[in-house]
Amino acid sequence: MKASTETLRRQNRALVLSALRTLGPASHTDIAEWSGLSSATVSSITTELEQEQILERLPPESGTVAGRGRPRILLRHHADWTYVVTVRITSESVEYSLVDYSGTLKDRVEEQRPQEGTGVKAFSARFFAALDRLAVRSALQHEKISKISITSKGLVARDRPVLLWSAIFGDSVLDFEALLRPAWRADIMLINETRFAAQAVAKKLRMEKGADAPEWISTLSLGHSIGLGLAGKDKSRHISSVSLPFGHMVHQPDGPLCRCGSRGCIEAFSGFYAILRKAFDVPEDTIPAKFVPLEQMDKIATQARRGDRRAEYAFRQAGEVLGVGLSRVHSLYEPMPLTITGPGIRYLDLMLPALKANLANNLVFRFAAPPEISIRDDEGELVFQGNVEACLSDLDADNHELNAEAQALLKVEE
Amino acid sequence: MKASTETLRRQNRALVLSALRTLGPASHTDIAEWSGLSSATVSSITTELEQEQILERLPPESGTVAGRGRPRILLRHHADWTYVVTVRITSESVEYSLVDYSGTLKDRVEEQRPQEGTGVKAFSARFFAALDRLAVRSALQHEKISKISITSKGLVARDRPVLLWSAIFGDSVLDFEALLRPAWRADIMLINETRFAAQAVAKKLRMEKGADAPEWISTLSLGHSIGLGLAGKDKSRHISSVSLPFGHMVHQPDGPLCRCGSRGCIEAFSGFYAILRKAFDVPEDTIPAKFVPLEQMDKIATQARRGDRRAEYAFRQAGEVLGVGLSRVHSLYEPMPLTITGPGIRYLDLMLPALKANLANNLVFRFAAPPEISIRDDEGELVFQGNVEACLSDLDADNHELNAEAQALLKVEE
DNA sequence: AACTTTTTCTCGACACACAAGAAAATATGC
DNA sequence: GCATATTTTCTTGTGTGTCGAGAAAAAGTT
Repeated sequence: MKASTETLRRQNRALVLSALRTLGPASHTDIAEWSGLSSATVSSITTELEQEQILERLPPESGTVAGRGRPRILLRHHADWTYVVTVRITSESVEYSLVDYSGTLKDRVEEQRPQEGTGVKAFSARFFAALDRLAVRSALQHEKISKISITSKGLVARDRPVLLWSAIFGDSVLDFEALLRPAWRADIMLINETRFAAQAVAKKLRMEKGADAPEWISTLSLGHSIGLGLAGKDKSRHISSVSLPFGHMVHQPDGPLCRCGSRGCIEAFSGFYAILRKAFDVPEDTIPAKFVPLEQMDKIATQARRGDRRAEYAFRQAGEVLGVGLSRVHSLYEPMPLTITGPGIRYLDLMLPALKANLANNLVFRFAAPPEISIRDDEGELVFQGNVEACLSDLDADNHELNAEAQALLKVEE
Repeated sequence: MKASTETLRRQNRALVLSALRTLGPASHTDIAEWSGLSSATVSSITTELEQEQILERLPPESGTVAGRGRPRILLRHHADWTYVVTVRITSESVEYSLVDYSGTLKDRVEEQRPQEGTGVKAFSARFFAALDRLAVRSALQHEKISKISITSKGLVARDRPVLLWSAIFGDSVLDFEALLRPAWRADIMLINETRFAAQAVAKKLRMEKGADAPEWISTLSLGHSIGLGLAGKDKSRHISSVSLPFGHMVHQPDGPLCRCGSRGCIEAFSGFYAILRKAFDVPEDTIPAKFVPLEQMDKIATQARRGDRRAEYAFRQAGEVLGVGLSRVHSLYEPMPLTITGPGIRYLDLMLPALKANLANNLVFRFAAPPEISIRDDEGELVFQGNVEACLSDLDADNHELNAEAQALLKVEE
């Protein structure tokens, strides 16, 4: 709360770094213009950041015609300053990605998950080993990695990297802090993946539409589970995002049984297993297999498209429940466009009419247009991009924390 | 986003002012200790603020034994620097309050509202006149009043002081900016009153429990309509609050008709008129009178307490729907305690069991204790306090905007 | 009247942002 | 081929802000 000159400098350093994030490699004057800082200030900050190895100079552009005047010196994030690992856990596989400070993907490992029978313990062991392998393969010390950002579906603790409940592990708690802390010095984060999908969509929109981009957007992920993420500008005009436990918001008390053990959750109407259950007219208090193969869903969808009443109703109800749920959530926030993603979008034709019919059914939407809906089929890519972006802007924001190497270097210079 | 030395000073000025808000009249050293600023900085800022007439020195404490050492000079907000008017519109009356910069209530006018038949136009005229009278009575120029903060039930536009829908005026839009702007230079704000109730509750808790106070709290207002407000610390650790259009969140699509014209709103189950309708078994698509006298509600409650099935069910259903709705909202945010207020609390014994039974019925609450519930019967006072607090801290935050008088004074001194 | 205590106030040092202009490094014109 | 125009980087001086330390003020205490 108290502000000092250090606060000032930190903030402007972060501003310079975020300029480079959005502009790409840029010169002095570019940064000054974008940020509104004076040329002198930018100069002072960039030389400081260069000394700390956070920024580096791009080799002079050869080949391109340089134009008149003193040649520009392009700056960019020093790729080797630090690294980030993102992990995406899905029901089918676990994907580990190593990303450097400049944002380029350096390495990626994908592990298929054994279909059944692996508990938390086995999973943890494989997880730990995979991370290690990733570092070894790129010959990186553990200290060089400053963030391990894990995404998953399911319910995530608010303040700790702990998976409280998930379709895969049920109530078996998975504590990533406990698992990784002795071996890794990195920040360990666990975030519901839909939040990053929303973050990526928001950024894309801002890049495309600039100031015309909506303040907030929401992203709905359809699949075995249902996820909802929100992203937008908070009071400080900074992009922030949240994921909501939308799939387990109760739609109808005493409704059909959900995988989580509660009754009437949205997921218990609109998740793959729920659609399957409805289509086959299985009693509503039995839970089908955890994992429904896409082929089976495809079959039901084909039946529905051919006019099978029961199959058609299963999808329609799923859409209806999603629409009502979204109407509830959207009415609480400001009006915002909706992006739908996830494997479930291939059945969207069967759900969308009912979804739309219920979405804007609320007093609030009498004074605002109903949310625009768009569809994206690259959920995985969105989640990855959103995750990387969040990690890197986090790093930019606390750029004052020099890593050990850079500090040593500075001491030598003195 | 760009930070300069001015930003710095502004922030620390605001810090000093907020120290005085929470400490009450305080000395130099008190402020320094509370804020973490150095004594020199506090000195520089307070002399500046004194010159600008924003702060004033309290006359030395006579009577009280002063103790050893140089006597403390107590500072406080200069009461006459500027004024704020808060207005609370309810279905029964309109209450106008004049508050000075130090936070003391200077004058209050309360106007009973004619029961029926007055449209927006007549209301606007009376509103305008009443505000004028308030200023005249205290011999204040319009310029001396820097905020007119109006609270109401109903749906309020997000970015303008416009009442979009209300039980009283229905869809007749009420634009306070248009009504007051030529005559008043003040900031005109229109906020759903439940937000300020939440703000006041949050502040009270923070005063009582200090750091043990919950991060976020929610406040539910029961009456002719249903309101929900949230208050807590945002990312910048500053208290912020919102009101949610909870009463018109759809509980059940195609449910009973609501006053707003939609179907199945929470209010259409749990508002006074809805309870009345249910108790008398009126068809669910007819809307009883806008205004239900408390005596009539009391009668139904008495019947319910005596065991009348129909009356008892009307209240129970109201509680059930509130519980489910609150479960939905609470599961989206972090777990937080709930305060219930408003005239409806006198029937809470009839609603609370069903409310509680549904409140924690959600996956999220498997990992968090169900919200603590407390009851307050001073809704009006809460709304007023919350409103005043919000206005004054707003003023403190943009303390750089000197009013005309102070600026003139400064020029003379130069 | 000297001393102790407590608080306010002042002064010099240092950090930061900025405007203005010097210096550097290139292309262009004659 | 050399002066000039152009563009960008870099440096210098000034103003504003915070802070630590200690002087000054204003009481009570002995």
